Amino acid sequence: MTKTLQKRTLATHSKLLEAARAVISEKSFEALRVEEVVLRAGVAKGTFFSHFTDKDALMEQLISEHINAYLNDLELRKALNDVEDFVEALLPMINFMTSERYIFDLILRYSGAAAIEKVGDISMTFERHVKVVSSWLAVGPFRDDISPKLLAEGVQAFLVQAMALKFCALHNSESLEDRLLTYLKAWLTPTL
Amino acid sequence: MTKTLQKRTLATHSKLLEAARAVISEKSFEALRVEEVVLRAGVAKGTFFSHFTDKDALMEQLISEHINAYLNDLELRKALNDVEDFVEALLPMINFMTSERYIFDLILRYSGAAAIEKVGDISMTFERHVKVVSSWLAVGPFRDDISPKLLAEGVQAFLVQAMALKFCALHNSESLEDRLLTYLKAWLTPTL
Amino acid sequence: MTKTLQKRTLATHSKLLEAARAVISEKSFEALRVEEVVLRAGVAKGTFFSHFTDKDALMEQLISEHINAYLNDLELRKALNDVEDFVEALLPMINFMTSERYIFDLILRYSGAAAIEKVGDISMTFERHVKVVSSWLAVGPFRDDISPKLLAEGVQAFLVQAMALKFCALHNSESLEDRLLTYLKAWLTPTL
Amino acid sequence: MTKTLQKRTLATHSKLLEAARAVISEKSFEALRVEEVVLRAGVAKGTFFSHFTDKDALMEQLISEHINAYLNDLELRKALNDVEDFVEALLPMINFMTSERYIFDLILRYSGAAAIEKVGDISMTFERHVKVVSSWLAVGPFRDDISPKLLAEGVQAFLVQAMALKFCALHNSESLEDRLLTYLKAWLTPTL
DNA sequence: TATGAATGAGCGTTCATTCAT
DNA sequence: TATGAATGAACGCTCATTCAT
Repeated sequence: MTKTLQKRTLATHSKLLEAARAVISEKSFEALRVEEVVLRAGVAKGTFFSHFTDKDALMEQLISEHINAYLNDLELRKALNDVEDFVEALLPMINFMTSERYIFDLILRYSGAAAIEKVGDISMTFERHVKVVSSWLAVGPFRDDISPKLLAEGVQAFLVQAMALKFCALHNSESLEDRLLTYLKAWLTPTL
Repeated sequence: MTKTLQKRTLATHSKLLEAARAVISEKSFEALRVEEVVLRAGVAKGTFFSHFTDKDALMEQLISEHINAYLNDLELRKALNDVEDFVEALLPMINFMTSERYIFDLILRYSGAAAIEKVGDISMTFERHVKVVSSWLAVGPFRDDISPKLLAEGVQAFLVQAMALKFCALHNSESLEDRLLTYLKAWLTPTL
Repeated sequence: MTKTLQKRTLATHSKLLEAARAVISEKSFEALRVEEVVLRAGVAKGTFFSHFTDKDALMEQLISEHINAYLNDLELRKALNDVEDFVEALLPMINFMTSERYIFDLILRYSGAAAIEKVGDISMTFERHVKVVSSWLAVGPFRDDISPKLLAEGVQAFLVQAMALKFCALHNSESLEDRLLTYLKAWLTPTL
Repeated sequence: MTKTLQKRTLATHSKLLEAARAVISEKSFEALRVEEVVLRAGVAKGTFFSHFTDKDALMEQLISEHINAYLNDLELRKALNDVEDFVEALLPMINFMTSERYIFDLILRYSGAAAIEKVGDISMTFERHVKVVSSWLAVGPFRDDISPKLLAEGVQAFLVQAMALKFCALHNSESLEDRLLTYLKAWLTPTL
């Protein structure tokens, strides 16, 4: 009985997510409208809001999904031997994160800057990202005077910086990739 | 004639700014509503928009004012000899920037992530900040294998990271100050 | 300038009222939807809510209009000489008031039972009704041991009672008209 | 078997009523939500609706309970000799009925104005009220040119009128009690 | 420049009621 | 009877921005 109900709930939840994914793949994250999602899911609007606190909650989940998929890939990687590989490995995820201004803004908001009350999904992908990168940094030919975790937090800082500058008129001469390369070399390579 | 008109325009502009500052000091940046600003300034809604492109332009100006005041102080500083001094010097500005979630979000958006079309005031404070910090880094006992400018950009990246984590439930064990200290030591000190 | 603006405001207001009246005459009071009103008026939804506090406010105004029209007619009447004429005179208004359950409920709610904070339009029609009826009662062959105003308030009480019973399953044997006749004879005729 | 089931059913019914009474005494009639009632009763939402046709049915029952208690008291009363006693006797019930706008509205709706399809509990208390009052009027020093029943219906009309005016901003100068006194004197006393 | 009514598009809400299990 | 997820149909709101005067 409880099982049956859970099944129904799960099914509805999936329908909503599927519908949302469809809208996004056809249009964009920014273009997603709750109205359209429920319409496609064949579900009442009220139902949407009993499954997600608000539209942002759905967005967080969908964006996390993407990021987590990238993280899954990254976890499977062998240790990376130089910064070039590093950047090349991170690039797909970075490209997703900066593919839409809307996405980047939302990530920024919910990564660090949001979750005071409640740790959200995006927040957790940042944790996970630090872990993955840490594991690489622990074994590679990188700086070892500080902990891999601290090193990974720095990578994150530079990543955000590089992504942010992508959206900035003052810094369009250099590509995101090049900038990141410069940053990470300076951060990860032992000074001498 | 023209003078009189200019005088009136300037007066209106001031009234609007004063009104905005009043609202902010009584409530907060986030709580500012154009409605209330024009009400207090005693002008019509439309007038606001002939003085400021949009609400964000006002916000940028008000926030930049604050930041520039901090930068003025920083520019007067003698060169800083260690990271502790560094952090201590930056702290007032950081505290302002993280005093409201809304402020930090807006800074983030307009620092890097926004100004595709137009370089705004906040963007420029970031430029200025890099310059000031660069000047310190050029003479202090800091890492010198990379340019002071790059070093300063890194400082900025870590600053943002530290501020972002202040707003994150997962990272409340360490203070912003301590975290920043750790970051900057790792970033600015020669590895060996 | 102010005049021009007032004119525009008034025009919009009229458009909204016209649209509402159209909907009502095609459908019913109950079937009126704000959405449809603004659509027909060619006006934004926000505009509706800057002209009327809420849907009920519009309803009150429209219902009052009707009632006031009936009251205008009643004011023109010569003094009424007997209770039969009385009831016959009041009947059109009564029929309107009980033509829709929705209308009667709204009248009830906003006549007496509502307007604690703010005296609404319907409330005022009740006042006016007392005045009109008073003027009749002052000169007709009616009970004169109490003030015409008190007498009129009683008429109102019996009117409401009769209307309410129209909607009641327990009292459908007698017509509204007959019941009212009985009530008013008992109330207005000197006992002897 | 059947007995056990009945016992359970009765128990659930009681739990629901108890829960509802608790909510009302803590908050108000208006604030009662089916959600909260079932939560407190520890049953599912659907269960509520297998015990009560709808929310109003519960409300009617709870309100009738109160009114019937007052009527029980009134029935025990000796005949009343003057209007003052009359009003004084009715006052407790009136106070309950006007203790909440919501209660008065609901009573109004279900007394007369509602029960087209089905004669409800509140409707029946009005019947009962007429009977009780009739019995007083039959023997007291009151007008006797019309039937006690008609007289009692008039009392009811004035009662409602007086209660309605209690909620009206235009008529706050006079107390409900005084107004009722005036009405009933005029209605119940022989003109001469 | 100044005015202020109008815009607008979507979000979140409401909560009694239903219905398949 | 009992369950509780789903329904549903508007409403009201938000508030920065526009535009005709």
